[in-house]
Amino acid sequence: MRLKRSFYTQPTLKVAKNLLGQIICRRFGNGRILRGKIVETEAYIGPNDKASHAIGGRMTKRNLAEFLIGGHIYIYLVYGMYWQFNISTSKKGKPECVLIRAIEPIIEKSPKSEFLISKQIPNHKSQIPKLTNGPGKLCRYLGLDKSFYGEDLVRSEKIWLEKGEKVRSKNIIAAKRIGIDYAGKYWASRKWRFYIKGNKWVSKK
DNA sequence: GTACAGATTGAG
DNA sequence: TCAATCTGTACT
Repeated sequence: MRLKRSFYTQPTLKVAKNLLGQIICRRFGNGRILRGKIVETEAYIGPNDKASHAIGGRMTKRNLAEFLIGGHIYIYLVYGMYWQFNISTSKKGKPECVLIRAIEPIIEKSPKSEFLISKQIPNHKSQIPKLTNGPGKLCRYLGLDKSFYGEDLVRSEKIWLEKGEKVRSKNIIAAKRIGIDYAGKYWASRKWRFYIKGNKWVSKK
């Protein structure tokens, strides 16, 4: 069952935690679908959050999607080569979002599925455990780029989220966000990164 | 117009 | 520990 708008418009920290265990579904042009369970997220809550691209209410062509009502895709390039897949949260006009940092691939047993994955990524068999354990890597795996900017997860035919397993709160770890030390001690120390305890697809630090 | 640094990754 | 790689953003 596809997640509805009401899921994404909840408070951002709640969405970041509730996204754990949900299933990202990506339909490619040939009809094949890749799925992955979300195992790691990070919340960015502008305009106060100094780590947010919307710090101080800054609105640019690049971060506009952060301001959309919950459920839209905010995707951007970092370090000149890696896409970062974010989902807008909260109400329209509030620059809040959740970065998807890692997913656990769901591999169908059928030969056809295996063929698709191997077409996307050569030698997938040995690489699968390490293919999606990071925000840049999961975008490469799911074939996500600028063309998905602003896409609505509630309506899109190419990408959406489905209800997955419920993750018990005792199995959710809260930790500091990664790669944002420039935001200063206060914001860098907020424990706004969440991951499923013990899951081996969580990004390594 | 030009400089610069980044919500990462993988090699050495 | 460090380079790759490039665009959005800020500043001249």
